[in-house]
Amino acid sequence: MSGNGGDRGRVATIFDVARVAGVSHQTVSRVLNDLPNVRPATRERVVEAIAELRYVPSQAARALVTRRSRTIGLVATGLPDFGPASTVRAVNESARDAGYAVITMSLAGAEVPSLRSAAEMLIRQAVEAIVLVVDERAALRAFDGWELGVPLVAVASANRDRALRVAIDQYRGARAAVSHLLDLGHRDIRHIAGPAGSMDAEERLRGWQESLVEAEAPLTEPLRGDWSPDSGFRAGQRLLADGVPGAVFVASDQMAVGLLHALATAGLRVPEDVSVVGFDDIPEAAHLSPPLTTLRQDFVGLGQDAMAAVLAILQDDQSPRYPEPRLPQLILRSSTRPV
Amino acid sequence: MSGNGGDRGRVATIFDVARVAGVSHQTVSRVLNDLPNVRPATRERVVEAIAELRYVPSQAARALVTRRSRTIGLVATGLPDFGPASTVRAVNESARDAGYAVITMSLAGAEVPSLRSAAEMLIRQAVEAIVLVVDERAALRAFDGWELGVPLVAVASANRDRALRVAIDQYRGARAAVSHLLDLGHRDIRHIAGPAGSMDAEERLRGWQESLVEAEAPLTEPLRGDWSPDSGFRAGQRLLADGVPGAVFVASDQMAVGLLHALATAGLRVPEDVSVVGFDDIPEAAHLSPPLTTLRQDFVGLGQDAMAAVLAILQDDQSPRYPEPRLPQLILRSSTRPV
DNA sequence: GGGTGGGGATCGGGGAGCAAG
DNA sequence: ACTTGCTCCCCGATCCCCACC
Repeated sequence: MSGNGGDRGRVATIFDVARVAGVSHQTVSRVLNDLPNVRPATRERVVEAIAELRYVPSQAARALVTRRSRTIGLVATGLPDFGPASTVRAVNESARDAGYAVITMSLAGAEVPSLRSAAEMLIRQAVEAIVLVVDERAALRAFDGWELGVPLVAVASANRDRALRVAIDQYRGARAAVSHLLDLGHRDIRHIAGPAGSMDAEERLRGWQESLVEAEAPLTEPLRGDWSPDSGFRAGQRLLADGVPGAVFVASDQMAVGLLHALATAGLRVPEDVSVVGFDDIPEAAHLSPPLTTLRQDFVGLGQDAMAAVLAILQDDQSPRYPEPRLPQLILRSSTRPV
Repeated sequence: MSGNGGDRGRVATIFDVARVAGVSHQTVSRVLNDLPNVRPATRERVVEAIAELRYVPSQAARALVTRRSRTIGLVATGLPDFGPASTVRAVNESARDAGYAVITMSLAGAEVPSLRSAAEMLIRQAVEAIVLVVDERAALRAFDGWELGVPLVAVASANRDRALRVAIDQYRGARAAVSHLLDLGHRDIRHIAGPAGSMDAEERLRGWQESLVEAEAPLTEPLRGDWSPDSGFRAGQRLLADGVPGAVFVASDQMAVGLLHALATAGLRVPEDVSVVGFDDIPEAAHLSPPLTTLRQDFVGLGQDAMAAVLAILQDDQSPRYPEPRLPQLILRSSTRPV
């Protein structure tokens, strides 16, 4: 059912188009590249010939001579969670709008060797830039002092870094979460953090700590999860072993799902017994029991920022300025209440 | 801080490597392509020269002459939900293991024009095959009778189709869900389906209907959602307007989250008043209240099947056989109970 | 002088043919 | 027989120079 088109696999070249259109290959090239000095009628004939032959210019040949692949690379680590997946998607769409194709390398872990080999594979594919969507600080370090030969844009919330970087301000988001609880009169606010080594987790943890210190509220040991609901559940159980806190700031909505489960299992009500604030605003957040108060992140905007940065570098080659981090937005629902 | 390596942008070619290694470019090429008849000592010198010059073969030049880009295309539609995102990820990893780079085109909608232009962009990039990760039947039809020139593998659950296709058996999964409820003694089993036009939704709907018919249980009008928790919540409200059913089979866990919310809001308990079965087994499912009984799909295995099919075609060029659809697995938790 | 054609170099490798160590 | 080098063409575009109308 799949006729080979009869051409025995041979595809049309620019010369075939020229012959059919009755012009020179030179003129076809002018049309292809939108160069001036082509009479409309001539252009028309060329366009028709292209359609008739179903001619597709060889990207390889063009890339060879122009030294531009019209392609960028994307390295993503971790699980395909809602946030990163949305950001990756947005980078993809923005890139396409700008005429770039995106080659994606997704890695389960963030080991330096696999990161490097992924990047090398991208370099071999002649990508013009690489976008990193990573959360692990170690993943970023894999690129430290490594001259790739192409610009690198990191989507990462490291608080100090010389590399070009776009981010959402996790620190201020966390402060907003804790402020909200403080404003409600809570003092014993515990924290379920993300995994050690996660830049987002560290920034949120720092925001939580500093807010408590400034408010002179008691500082406790944070619990650790790995972003998964399972880990949130287990952290919740460990947390309850220390007694019932007035409020918990959870570093992600997914972990909050697990925490809510642990609280319910222990016979505790939210928000009557415990107030809970999450982070991310995943689509499920509004429908948990109770609906979760959380911090919304603009993952799509983040991806767009990343691609905008890439385009800026590709054009000017200078300008190490990057956009201000976006601010998460507090979404009030029903999982918190005054003391 | 980004020294240009001193080479003024010029990169090493195969001839540079040959000169440094003191051999001919011919020999370098032999080494690069693992051809026989190269003395180990010579190979060694070449490898060293490559490392010293940080030489990277030009993929463009190689593709030009070999007519192989070592690249495959991936078109994905819809939101970056857990299932599709996991599958896409798995395709990426399997491809990398096989030495292929993946160019991804993600589309929010599934309109024919954007699908076609995405595919054309992939063709221009000279991909050797295209993988479709789509749910909308219309998206599949955009490729009907269109001779792309490259093999196409669809990850889609259409029940009748001549294209090469890998899938999870949605129909049988739905039957397992309904059987479970039937076995518990339920007779009035309602269904919250996915959006019209979704192949997965149609298959699950069909499984629900046929199971009920065979069991001579009452058939009702299914509700419709769009996979989102919000839509599940609204469908739940509409459903309750008809009265309280004994059980509900929801076409996705995400929508089940919304349904649980609607039921709780109405003062109904799960499973005491209503039994609920979901579909997908998202990571949150085990921690909802109550923990959700659902059908687990092997999204990663699905992605691997897709890539395996691609490789099979790329090698053989024949063999329109494809793997048997995988079966979803019933995961029993606490959202169902006997009448 | 705007529109067009012809010829040829070039990009960076793959590979054939043949000679030679 | 095995290993290696040389020379030259090829892939399919871009682009430059120059001529022509």
